[in-house]
Amino acid sequence: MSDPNLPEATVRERNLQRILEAAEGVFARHGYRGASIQAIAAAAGLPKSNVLYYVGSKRKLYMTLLERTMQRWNTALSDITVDDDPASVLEGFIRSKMRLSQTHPLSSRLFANEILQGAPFLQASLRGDMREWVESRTKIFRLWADQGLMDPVDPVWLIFLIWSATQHYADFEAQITGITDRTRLSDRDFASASDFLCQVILKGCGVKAR
Amino acid sequence: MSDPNLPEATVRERNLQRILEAAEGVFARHGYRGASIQAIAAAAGLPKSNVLYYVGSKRKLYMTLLERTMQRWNTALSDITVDDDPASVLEGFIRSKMRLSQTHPLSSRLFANEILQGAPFLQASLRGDMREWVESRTKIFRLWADQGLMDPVDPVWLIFLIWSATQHYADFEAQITGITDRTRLSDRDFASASDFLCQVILKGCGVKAR
DNA sequence: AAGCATCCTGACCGATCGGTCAGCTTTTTA
DNA sequence: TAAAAAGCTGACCGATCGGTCAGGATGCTT
Repeated sequence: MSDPNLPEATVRERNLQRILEAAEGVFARHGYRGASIQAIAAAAGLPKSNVLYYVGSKRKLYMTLLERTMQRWNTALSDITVDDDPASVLEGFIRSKMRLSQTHPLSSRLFANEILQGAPFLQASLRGDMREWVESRTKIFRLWADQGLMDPVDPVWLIFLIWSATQHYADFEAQITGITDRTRLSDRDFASASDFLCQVILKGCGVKAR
Repeated sequence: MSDPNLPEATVRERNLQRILEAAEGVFARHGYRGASIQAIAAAAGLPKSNVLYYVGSKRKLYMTLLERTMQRWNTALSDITVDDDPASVLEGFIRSKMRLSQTHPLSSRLFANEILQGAPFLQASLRGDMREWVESRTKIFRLWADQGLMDPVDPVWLIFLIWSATQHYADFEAQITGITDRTRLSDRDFASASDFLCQVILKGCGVKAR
């Protein structure tokens, strides 16, 4: 067995990584049913049998990718407390989510496809982890409103507003680039869109910008 | 041949309607590749051969549904002029789009799937009709900003903000209901969410509410 | 070098895919 | 009422689906 601490990845790790990358693209574009292992194998440059040898089954591969996405979001969207500054928390949330849309658009589209499908694999996660995450935030938003630090807006709708507005730049990139005559969204586009969202949403909720 | 003016629909019209309805659901959930004519036929309660007899091919069926969606949106989102009141125009836009998300969620999800797929069928529409629609609105928003009727926000990002926030209640319904422990979104939910969006977005853009 | 475990893949499986078509039934027309 | 037209569908087509497996290739240990 080779030393796992070596900087160079093993053949296994390297191939598995290529498969996951390729699969994320195919699933993100065509959904669970529409994706084929053949297409994933072709994108990874491996025989179909080899893909199945590594990942076991289409179902397992899909679930692995979903879990990776949920984990990415969990680590990127840090915790907050009542004592934090509302403006910096909201702005941090918006900018973190936008950064995820920019750096991991395929993860976002994979998730979008899962939800469009009725969330057959993520029901438990929605009714568990994500519900808790949202509830803890809504409590804090309500306390902030009580303290006059922001308008008494519905905190659930506020979270979904931020979620949808930021997610949009990953999921609907084809629409944005098509309408605005771009080939792709640049760093400047993401920066200006982030600024816009921070400005409008913070002002819209009556949060004093720092 | 039966009189087409009769209130009762022809067998042809009735069956075609059932097929379109069933197909919209299957395409919206599973995307173009993931949808199967067999599944559409089962949902419509017809033999697979009969579905193909009516619609010709999977491709034609899909394009018919996409065109129907684009037409719905075109008729629902009316024209505006510089002389209109910014507040009522933005509020009307938000509420019209939310009404579409409530009454035609499958249309919205069908469109979302098409965009996730890279808009292979709607490229022309994006670079044509929709681009013109957006450009005409951005011009008016800019004029309003020049006249001090609203903040000088980027009008393109504003349109995408409204688009994404309203679309979300159709496309991500499974996420919303899962997180908020609902079985479905009620009329009251749509009403309160619409109020929230109007309030936050109008205030966020510095538009004076009527 | 020998033995052994892991890695890999071409060939194949039954099921399902989109689509065609011959031929039956039903409706309309003459 | 007979002929023509339109509506309809079971059987079938080649292609592709997800998945299995025998067996060859490769690399590590002794």
